[in-house]
Amino acid sequence: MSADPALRREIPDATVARLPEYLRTLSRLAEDGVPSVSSEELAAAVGVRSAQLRKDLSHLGSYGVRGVGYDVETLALEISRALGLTEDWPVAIVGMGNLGHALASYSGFVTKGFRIVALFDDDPALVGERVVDIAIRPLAELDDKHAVDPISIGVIATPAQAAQAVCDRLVGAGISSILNFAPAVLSVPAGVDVRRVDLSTELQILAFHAQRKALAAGHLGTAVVS
Amino acid sequence: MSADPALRREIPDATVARLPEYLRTLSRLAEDGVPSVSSEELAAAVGVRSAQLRKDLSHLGSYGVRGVGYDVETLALEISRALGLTEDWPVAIVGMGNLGHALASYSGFVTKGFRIVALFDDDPALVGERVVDIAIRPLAELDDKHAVDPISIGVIATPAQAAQAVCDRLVGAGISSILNFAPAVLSVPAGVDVRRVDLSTELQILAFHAQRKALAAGHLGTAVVS
DNA sequence: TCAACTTTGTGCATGGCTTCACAAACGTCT
DNA sequence: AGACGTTTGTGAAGCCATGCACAAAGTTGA
Ligand SMILES: NC(=O)c1ccc[n+]([C@@H]2O[C@H](COP(=O)([O-])OP(=O)(O)OC[C@H]3O[C@@H](n4cnc5c(N)ncnc54)[C@H](O)[C@@H]3O)[C@@H](O)[C@H]2O)c1
Ligand SMILES: NC(=O)c1ccc[n+]([C@@H]2O[C@H](COP(=O)([O-])OP(=O)(O)OC[C@H]3O[C@@H](n4cnc5c(N)ncnc54)[C@H](O)[C@@H]3O)[C@@H](O)[C@H]2O)c1
Repeated sequence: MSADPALRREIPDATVARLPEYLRTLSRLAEDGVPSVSSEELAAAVGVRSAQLRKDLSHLGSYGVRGVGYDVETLALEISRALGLTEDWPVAIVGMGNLGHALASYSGFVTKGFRIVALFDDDPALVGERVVDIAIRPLAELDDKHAVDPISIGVIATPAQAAQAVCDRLVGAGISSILNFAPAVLSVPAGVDVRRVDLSTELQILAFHAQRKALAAGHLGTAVVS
Repeated sequence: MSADPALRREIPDATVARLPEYLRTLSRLAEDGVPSVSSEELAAAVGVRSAQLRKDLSHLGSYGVRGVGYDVETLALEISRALGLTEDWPVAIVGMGNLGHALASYSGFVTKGFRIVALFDDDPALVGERVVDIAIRPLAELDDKHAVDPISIGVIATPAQAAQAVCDRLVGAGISSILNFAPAVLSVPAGVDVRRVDLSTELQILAFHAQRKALAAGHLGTAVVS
């Protein structure tokens, strides 16, 4: 039986990483009432080459019309499906300090299939506080199957030293997708996905390039490499 | 004249992206009093292959000792130098909402050469408020050269719709390294580096893989495609 | 209906990154 | 001093991603 190519075929990681950007731009175009775009236009808006955009989209199936371009709504829907955003993804945040609070109250979170269903923190001073109508609970309640709704994605926003222990708990509760904001490398069993967002790393990469630019300017005078 | 290989040679982007992680792990080892590590040990701690670690480090120069390994302190220093962390990087944050506040009060920021020197927000209700001893100012003051210290790195934490205008202002003020938390693609002139941190993108990538796992388990039973 | 024009989808070449595998280099022990 | 075990640094190979270029496919207009 023929199923959705998006679900059967292998989509390269590099492509998957760009799909959210395509989707965001398409959503904006849809809001503006734009009915269709060419690969050239969409690529320019996203900041990639048109050939790359077409190759990326070809992994999802063949949704363009030659001589015309892509229907904005259709393409947005197909990317949403490929990413799994047509389903509902219940999210839990562990660690309700500065960052946890910002994440919990971030509205952009909810827009696309993601729904915060639980907030955890072990600090007694925080337990019971309500953020966006959800009460903060001690992490121990995660183990009590009757106390929490199903959770698909766990977000770790605790200090680094607590991250591995929190991660183990999440994995123990059957969560196999984790977004980690703590500067720590997490060990997880096979089958569990961890992605890390690290502010310091990003700053350090910027610093590296800034240093290069400064050295190039200083050593080479005005001329910079082509 | 012979200069530091780290500064003269071309270091691949993929390597640069991993150096901060190596550095963080080395710093932890140094704190624990570990004098030296082999590439095998360090790679295991970071979660990469030892061959990759060695190749990455080879781009900085030859700081290992065959039969022994790497001196932790020396290697940490060399990575710091390669990344430019021996210099001081003054940072400004624009947009002091939920995220901006979290970033400004984040202590891990300061640890490695980064120093927050200015906070901007156009909301009159926020202007004047002090966060970690720095007063929030209107963004217009960025143009007044006498009002602000030099800034190397600009962090954008405003809503997406304001991001491009804020970015233009930062670039206009001579800032050529920008960290963007808003879900928007920024246009900048050549020579300006922009890195984006996007929570939604990360969640969507996790959702994609979670969907794959669910489909593999549901549709194919136990057997998964080779 | 048919020709001219536009844009997609993709085979192929190119370049960069990762992994393997091993010689060279170093310390240690006898 | 010399043999032995360990670990680095790196050529070579394989792999993946990117970019080019064009045939195929569709639209538009006469
Ligand atoms: N604040 C930022 O801008 C920022 C930026 C990048 C990364 N981070 C990282 O995000 C993490 C959180 O940062 P923050 O500024 O919110 O820190 P924070 O100290 O304000 O908050 C951490 C919270 O985690 C809770 N916690 C600690 N151990 C716990 C456990 N075992 N179980 C449940 N809760 C636990 C604490 O009670 C606290 O409320 C840190 O790892 C930090 O390095 C923060
Ligand atoms: N809060 C989060 O957890 C989170 C996570 C990921 C991404 N983001 C993104 O980060 C950005 C900020 O998020 P937030 O939750 O802090 O939003 P927020 O609304 O709480 O804060 C935005 C701040 O920017 C200021 N601002 C708006 N326009 C400005 C301008 N032109 N010049 C200077 N200041 C201006 C506003 O006054 C406000 O204080 C948004 O783009 C959001 O999508 C937030």
